Amino acid sequence: MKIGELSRATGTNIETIRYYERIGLLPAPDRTAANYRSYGDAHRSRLSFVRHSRELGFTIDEIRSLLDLSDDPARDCGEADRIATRHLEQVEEKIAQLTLLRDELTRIVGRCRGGVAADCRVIEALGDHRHCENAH
Amino acid sequence: MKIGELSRATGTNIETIRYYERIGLLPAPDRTAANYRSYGDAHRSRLSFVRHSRELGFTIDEIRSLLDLSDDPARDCGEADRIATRHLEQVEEKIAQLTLLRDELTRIVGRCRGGVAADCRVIEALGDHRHCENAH
DNA sequence: ATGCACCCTGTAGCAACTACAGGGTCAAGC
DNA sequence: GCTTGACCCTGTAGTTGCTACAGGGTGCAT
Repeated sequence: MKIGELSRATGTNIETIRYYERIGLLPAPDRTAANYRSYGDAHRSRLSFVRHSRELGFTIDEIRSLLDLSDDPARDCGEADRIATRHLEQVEEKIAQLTLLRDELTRIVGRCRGGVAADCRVIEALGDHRHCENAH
Repeated sequence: MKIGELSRATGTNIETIRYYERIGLLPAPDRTAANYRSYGDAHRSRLSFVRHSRELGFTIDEIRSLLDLSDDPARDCGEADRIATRHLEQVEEKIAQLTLLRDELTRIVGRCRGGVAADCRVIEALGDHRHCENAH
């Protein structure tokens, strides 16, 4: 499989694939006589793993750990669980933060009744944190 | 006010203040004889505006527009409202995305029952998108 | 032999900071 | 008067996870 095919097969940008190779997330594949990268199924499933994990918001470093783990089938699964659990907690925290943010923005946006900037409640609210009801 | 005082007064990193000046978000202040930056109240409230807007998730470019607007009190307030409304929509979309993500992660994390990596449901789920119930 | 799609390397850019290195300034205390 | 420490200065490079070229080579069809 050439890089373009792998790209289509996994929905990954070609430049991204080369980037993953450069940072050591994907192993360097064999090359053809013309120096083209030549991938097999193992590469494809590894890349799918990476893409899927990225879609779920794991960082490259977390994915590196998860890949190490899956490369060594004898290791304890607890580490994968810890990584995923920690990530889940971060996502939950982010949701909570964004929810506060949304409420604050809703309050700010709702105050606009048109007019000129000098009287703008939106700009006023942005300038003065004391109008807020949440910490952020 | 020297930069350290401004930093404490607004809860902004000193390097960040200089960065904002460099990118033209804050006007360059006067200098003392020793070439130290010397700030006044106008600087402080402008920086507060910027920080508060950043906390609410506005991009630097959006903040630039909002500042332009507040610098020109005769202008129409509608633009500020549009920027804030669009941002609110983005936040809402982000929350929706993260919520799907959280559900997926919860499902994945819940499958771990210990054991070795070879049998790890977490790693399996990360490798195979078909286990997912949502688009992401 | 000429076009076109594809591949290669290497470098630079994005956002919004953050972190130095290497130097100058100023007030307090000995 | 001299040192110590806190503060300030500039300039550059690093962070994350890509993305976008520039400038060149390869492979196949017409």
